[in-house]
Amino acid sequence: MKSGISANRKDDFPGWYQEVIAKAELADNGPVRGTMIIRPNGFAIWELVRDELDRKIREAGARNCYFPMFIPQAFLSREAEHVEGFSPELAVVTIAGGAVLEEPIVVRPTSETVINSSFSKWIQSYRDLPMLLNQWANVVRWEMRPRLFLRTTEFLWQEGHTAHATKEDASKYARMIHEDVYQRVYHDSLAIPTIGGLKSDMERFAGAVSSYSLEGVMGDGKALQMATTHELGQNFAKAFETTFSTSQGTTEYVWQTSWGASTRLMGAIIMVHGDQNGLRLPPAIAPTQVMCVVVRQGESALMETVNAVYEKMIASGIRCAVDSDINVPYGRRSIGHEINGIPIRLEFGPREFENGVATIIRRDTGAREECRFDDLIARCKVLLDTIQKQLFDEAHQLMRGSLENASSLDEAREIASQGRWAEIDFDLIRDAEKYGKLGSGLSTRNLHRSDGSLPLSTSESGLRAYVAKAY
RNA sequence: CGGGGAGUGGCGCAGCGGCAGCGCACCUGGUUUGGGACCAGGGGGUCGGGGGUUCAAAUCCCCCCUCCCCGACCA
Repeated sequence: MKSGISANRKDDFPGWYQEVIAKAELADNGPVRGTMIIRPNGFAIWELVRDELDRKIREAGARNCYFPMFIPQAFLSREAEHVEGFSPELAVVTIAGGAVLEEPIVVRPTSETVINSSFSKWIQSYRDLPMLLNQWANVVRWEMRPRLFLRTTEFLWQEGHTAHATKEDASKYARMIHEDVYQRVYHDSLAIPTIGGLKSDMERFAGAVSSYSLEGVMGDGKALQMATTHELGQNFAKAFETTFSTSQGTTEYVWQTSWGASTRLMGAIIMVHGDQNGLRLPPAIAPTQVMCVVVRQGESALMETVNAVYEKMIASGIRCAVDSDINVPYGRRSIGHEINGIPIRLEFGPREFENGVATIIRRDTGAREECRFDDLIARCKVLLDTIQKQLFDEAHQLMRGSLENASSLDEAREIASQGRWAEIDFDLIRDAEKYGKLGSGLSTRNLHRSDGSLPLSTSESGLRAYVAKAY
């Protein structure tokens, strides 16, 4: 079996990553540095990821809406930490309509501020709470070193923004989003296990009280932050006077959360599941789950059979497509479908047709088997589930194999330098982290309690930290 | 912004003072077709930009721009 990717995944992971994106036609660089063109193949995957997240977000009670991309610069400045955190990466419009603007307009890096300006109008009473909003939008953060999907100057994401009457309610909601939305979707649909935890003070979102993250282990061992969920406390409420009347008639500031997941997830899918032959898509988010390949010209009944199978697949809810382009050599087509990561390939040729069977080829393992026409639908359904599980299991194994205990900072550095993650007592690295002395390229990914549960605060004692290289 | 590398056809590259080339891709015709087919023909270029040296510059010199890789910042 020839590989469709020339860069070696083991020796040249970044080269391999870029080549997969190019050959699978997922994305291109845009004409402005750091921008990204998401091609139809890539966007089709993103749409499925988006649909899964959107469904879960709705289940969590949030409603979709849309806020403007342009924000008055003064809004950003109202929350001191927020503006300080974002100012280096802001794109600012100073000229519009042929004139220099009196007040510059910022292209949103995130929407806490505009949304709060509306919250403060919409929220009057405890009866208006909780207010649970979500929006699918593009945001701009000027990046110094862009990488397709992983770090682009403009990216697509979902940002949830909620306001609650009590700190407890906000806190509970944030944890629910973290676990029941993000972690659930990553496990069930993306087939990617994640490590959840609390961000250290250094890594926390600018303006948040607490930030939780879900971190994934990529194929080269590096970490990728796959979602963040923030408890904003009353920071933005105070900056924007977002207050409400309690049932007792007193006036209080709302307690807020915000949470986001972006097109970066596409990078995770590629880097976690991809292999030397290209992409390997989990069936749940594969735009085409089963590709029916007409191997070569045969009697007309062959083509009729393929069409009948296709119709039945579609009718039974399987995302299916037919490749009957027999003018393109068989090998080229096979390699192409492998690069694209299509979970199952069904081959129909004169050879099989005589016996009333098709050959089933799994993308994840490369295993082949023959299957009678009548059993194809049922067999593919089983295999799609098997492949989904297989990819998760492999990713889980990758994750487990990457984690290693360290009992000193030096030991942690050694582990991380070998492309693994060091788990270490947070107290042993607190100061080193604070002064940026963890080591080059290393960062604290997140913190958890020794029993694995989510901490409430970074000041809790006995916390454990993961230290690793990250994208 | 520091350190390193590279800009030549759509992509990947060679050429490094003397007619602008190669592989892949593309177009036409034919033969093929069970793991990247073959033969024949064809189209496509301001050699990143500007200035200079020279009879002659893709090639040498100066300035500028862009991209990629490694670090400091980030979903």
